[in-house]
Amino acid sequence: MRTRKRDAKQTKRQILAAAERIFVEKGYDAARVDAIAAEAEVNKRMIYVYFGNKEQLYTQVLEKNFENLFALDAPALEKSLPPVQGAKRLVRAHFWFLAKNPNYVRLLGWEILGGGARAGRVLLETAAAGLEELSEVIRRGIDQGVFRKDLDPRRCVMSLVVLSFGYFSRMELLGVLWEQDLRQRDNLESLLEHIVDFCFNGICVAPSLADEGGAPRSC
Amino acid sequence: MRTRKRDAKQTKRQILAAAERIFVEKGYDAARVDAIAAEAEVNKRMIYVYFGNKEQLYTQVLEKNFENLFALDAPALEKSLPPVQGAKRLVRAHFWFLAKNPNYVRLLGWEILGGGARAGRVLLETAAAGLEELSEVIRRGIDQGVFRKDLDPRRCVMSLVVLSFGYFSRMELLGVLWEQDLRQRDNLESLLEHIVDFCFNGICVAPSLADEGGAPRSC
Amino acid sequence: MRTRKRDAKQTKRQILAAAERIFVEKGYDAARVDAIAAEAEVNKRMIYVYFGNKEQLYTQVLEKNFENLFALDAPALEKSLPPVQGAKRLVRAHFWFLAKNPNYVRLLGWEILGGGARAGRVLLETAAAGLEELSEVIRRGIDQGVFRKDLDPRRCVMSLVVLSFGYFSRMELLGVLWEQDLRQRDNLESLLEHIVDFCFNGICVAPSLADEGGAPRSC
Amino acid sequence: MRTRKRDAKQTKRQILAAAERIFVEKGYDAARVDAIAAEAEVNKRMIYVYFGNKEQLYTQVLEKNFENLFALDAPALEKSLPPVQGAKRLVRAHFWFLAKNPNYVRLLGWEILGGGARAGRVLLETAAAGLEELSEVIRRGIDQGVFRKDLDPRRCVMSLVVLSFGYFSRMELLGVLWEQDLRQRDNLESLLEHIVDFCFNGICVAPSLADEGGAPRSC
DNA sequence: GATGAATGAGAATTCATTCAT
DNA sequence: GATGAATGAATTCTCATTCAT
Repeated sequence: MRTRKRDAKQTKRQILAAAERIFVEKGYDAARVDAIAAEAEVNKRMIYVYFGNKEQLYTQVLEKNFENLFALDAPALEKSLPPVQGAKRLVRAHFWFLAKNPNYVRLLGWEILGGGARAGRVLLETAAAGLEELSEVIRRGIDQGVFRKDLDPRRCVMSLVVLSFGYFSRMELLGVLWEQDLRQRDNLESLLEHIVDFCFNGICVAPSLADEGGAPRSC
Repeated sequence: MRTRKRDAKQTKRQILAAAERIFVEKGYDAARVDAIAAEAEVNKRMIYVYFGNKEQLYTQVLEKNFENLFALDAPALEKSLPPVQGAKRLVRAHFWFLAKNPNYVRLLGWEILGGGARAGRVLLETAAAGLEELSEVIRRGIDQGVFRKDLDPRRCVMSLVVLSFGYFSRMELLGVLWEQDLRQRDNLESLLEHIVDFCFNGICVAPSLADEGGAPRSC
Repeated sequence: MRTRKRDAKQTKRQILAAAERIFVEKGYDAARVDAIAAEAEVNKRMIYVYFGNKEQLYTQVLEKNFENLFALDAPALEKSLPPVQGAKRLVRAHFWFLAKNPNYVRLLGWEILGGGARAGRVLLETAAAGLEELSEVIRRGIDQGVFRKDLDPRRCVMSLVVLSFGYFSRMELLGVLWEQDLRQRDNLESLLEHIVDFCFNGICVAPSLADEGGAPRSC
Repeated sequence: MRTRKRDAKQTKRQILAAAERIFVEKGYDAARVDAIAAEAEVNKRMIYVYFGNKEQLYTQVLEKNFENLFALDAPALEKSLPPVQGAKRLVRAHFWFLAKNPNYVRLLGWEILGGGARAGRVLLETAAAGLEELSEVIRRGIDQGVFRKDLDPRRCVMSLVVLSFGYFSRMELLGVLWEQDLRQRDNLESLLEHIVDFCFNGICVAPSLADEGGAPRSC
């Protein structure tokens, strides 16, 4: 117990993990440095040694959680896939990322409200970069005629992202409202299908309709 | 400035307004009672006279802003309208409500993150009640065969709500990202059309398709 | 309701009565001017109009309650009575005074602890004056040989006073401890007899007792 | 001043000592946390670190001072002693305890007035426990015929206690009134003898005195 | 006379941060 | 590297008192 202390990396990791839990839970303002130190079972002073101050610690938590997004999103896309499948895959990847990273969801939530004051440009980058690929796929789909021509890819991407995010940021609340544990695998899968369905059956050009020039599609 | 003093109602209103501004801007934890008093140009003591304490003041701000929602939503629906138009009208009403009540958007944002700790059941009621009508319309649409049979009305409603909300809660961020003022009338209208389109072309059964049993619609 | 207001005397009396209740209950420091105004059902401002400030109001309460002591004690003594009966009568009068003036008991209690800071010399005067007569009787009794020669009248008087007072200042506590309502007439009478007995059988020179003839009296 | 710093125990002790002085002097309500911190020459924050809040600090002061009573009283009694000596010894022990613990006297005074709100049942326990032994001795004395048969031991004990206490709680006042320093050894001893005399010559059955044979003893 | 509104000084409590060991 | 102790600036809340009507 005293041997394993004096381990800088370990200590630092503990602090970061504790800080993540607390910041995620309470947000920056309500988070207490004392609480983090206690949670990390580490002397408060160490926080200042390793991270400078509360804000920098928070920033590091933010960075760590936002990095994950880039990491995960990237490999999800294979350019060879047809746009529809590609886009769906990306939406699904995003959905599961949110499912597995509730901390990211909450941190992003706090940052959005805080106007990105602390995340700063990282937030924008996240917003932009993370969506670039999806955006690209949509564009390809439009070009290939599988997505409607009048779609604005940026908005389209945003809608896709916002939809999943909206569910995850309200998950606990919805759980109470709907009296079910939305985090259960089945429920998540079912929800994902709803989302995909909801999105894509609006994005896709209804195949046959086009030909016939039948009743105006916009119901 | 000296004319309107010694006016309890006025003072109370000033405090409430100032509190709304500050709480909306910073959230409960970062808001300072001193800041509210200064913003209201009122002696700090008055806040405690009229509202008891910080938390009760916050609750009142919350209530005031949440009431608006109920008020607005109600008249938007006419049962006589066909489900599609009815639903669209409700989505549009909701959209414009959010557009005109940015404070509501932010307060709800804070509350969602705070787990509704302070809004308490008002939050759930808001969530539930506000959506009841929309829910009802969707159900009617399903019954009448204009909306897909496999839709879960609750999720459907949630998706519709979450989508608009997602845009408004990120509006400033998106403004920076897309380098445009999204609050401009044109942009809002255009965005609304995107949203309606996005939603409904997934909800509606593509009319002709159904008949012919053409290629599966889910692209 | 509006006619009977504007009655200066009435208002003043109400304030004084309310103040007495509150000061008695909480003591000077814990008493709140607001509480007094509320209790008196009078505008707070009136307190300042009629009494100047909190301290002066307190002083008036004090004076009112201390005056009673003088008033009551005086007629209790008839010089013609033999010392023993005279002293007993005074002790009894004092006892019943305390029984009927619990406010006096508490106010004096607060003042004793406060070092008489607020009561000032009134306290000393009360202490002195109130006891002068009793003191005198004791002295007469000593001279006449019915009280022990070695008694210090001042101490003697003090002991007599302190004893009764001690009971009344602990009455509620004792009520709990002994599981009975000490303020009930029977209990008070019985207690008074105990006190008189306790005191006087020590004060009086035991004239005879000869009956048994035994060990020296000072047990 | 700089040598003894960074010493938790020392700091805690300083705070407790300062708090005792202030609370004893002013009572709970008039005591200021700031004043305690200043008196202790300690940062105010430390009070909250070590004691939680003002009330808990007060409680600790109370407990510390009430414990002393138990500690002291216990060894004072030897069962082998004849009741009279035993009782006198206890009265004397109690007297000297009060003499040496003026803080206890004042704290108890505040608590009595406060209805034991803060001391809670400790107060009753103090009242009860501290007196149990004395009570027992009195009972033995009654059985053995050295104390009057009609004595109520509980009242008797209370009278004995109240008498000493009454003097010590008024000591400063009496000092002024009698123009002497009652805390001087001689004066205390003389006072104690008065008290013992006062009490016991009422408690003891006057065994002899017969010599003279005179008027009935109950003067 | 009476009232409700307003005030500023101060009270308890909390926080992020730094020192001494 | 690590720790417990310490700090001063805020922060929420309270109180006696005064002003304007």
